[in-house]
Amino acid sequence: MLYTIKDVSKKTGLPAPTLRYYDKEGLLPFVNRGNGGIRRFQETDLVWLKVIECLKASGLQIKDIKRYIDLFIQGDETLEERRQMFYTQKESVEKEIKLLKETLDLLTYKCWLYDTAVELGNLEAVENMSEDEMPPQIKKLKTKLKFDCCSKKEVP
Amino acid sequence: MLYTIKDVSKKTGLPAPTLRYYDKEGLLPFVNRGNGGIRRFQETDLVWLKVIECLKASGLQIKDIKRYIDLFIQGDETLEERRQMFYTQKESVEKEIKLLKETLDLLTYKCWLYDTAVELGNLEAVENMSEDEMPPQIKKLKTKLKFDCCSKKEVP
DNA sequence: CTACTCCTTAAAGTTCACTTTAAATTTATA
DNA sequence: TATAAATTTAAAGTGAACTTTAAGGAGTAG
Repeated sequence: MLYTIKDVSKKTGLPAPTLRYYDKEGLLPFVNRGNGGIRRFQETDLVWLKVIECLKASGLQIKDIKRYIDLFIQGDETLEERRQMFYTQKESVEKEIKLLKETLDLLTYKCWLYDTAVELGNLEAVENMSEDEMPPQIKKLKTKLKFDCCSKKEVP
Repeated sequence: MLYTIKDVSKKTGLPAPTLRYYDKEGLLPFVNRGNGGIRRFQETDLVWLKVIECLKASGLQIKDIKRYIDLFIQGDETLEERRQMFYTQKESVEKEIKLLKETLDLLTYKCWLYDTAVELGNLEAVENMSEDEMPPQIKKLKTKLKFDCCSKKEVP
């Protein structure tokens, strides 16, 4: 089964010019061409695109993904470098998840803060609330955040 | 206690030109100036910077953060819009964490794959391994991933 | 007072990842 | 076979978030 660039665009959600751009940058070296130079994508190319998508989501830049593909093409002599690459990237994603969880804590606190403020029609009243008046989860969150967000005292 | 821009740069890890850029974009409307127009940061400004950092980590763009700050300045009539903003952002961070966890699954699988390949000096041998020879966790991961990554069949 | 460091602004430059445009070619449809 | 739709390339343009440069002003140590 062969796919045109439009088919692949629909399947992946990536615009056709983006696929051409990836190809130009060397991310799709396995895509075959028909007589007139038209790209003929195979299932294997779709798998590569999924891997590329994952590596991009992990924070790798286009040039780093190209580097990985170049190493892959070079064969088993580059196994160690590719291994190192994945370990580095795994660590980086773990850190990013940790950071986002902290960010989520702040957002959860803010959502409660504004829910309550909207209810009272007034932000100050919530800022003046003692921690004991807050739901236990929120109190816990606020302690965890270590710094007061937009409390009257700290944010004029 | 007042801080110069260099103090704040050291405290936050943000380069001084970045802080000036944020100020220019309207993200630091509360920072006072001394006689010669020199910025004098207070503790409250550091708190604002932490909130900005958090909002940036959540995926908000500079102009969106400015929008939030503008709403904050407008006062209680904008409580509802600010509330909506935090809910939208919370959902977005939850989605991002989910995506990153899937990405982490692929990377974990790849790390095992390359650990084993480096050990054997050969990637094909690992690709040809039956799932029953894999550690249970890896087998589970591979099933979860739904598509084979760089197996001989699928990636030429 | 001088020298030095740090601060200021405006404006131009950079990097990244596309996105758009234009012109030509190929393929599919009537 | 004519025409319309889709494909190709190279090159220019875009937007976001800085970063660098240049030129000048402020604060401090000797």
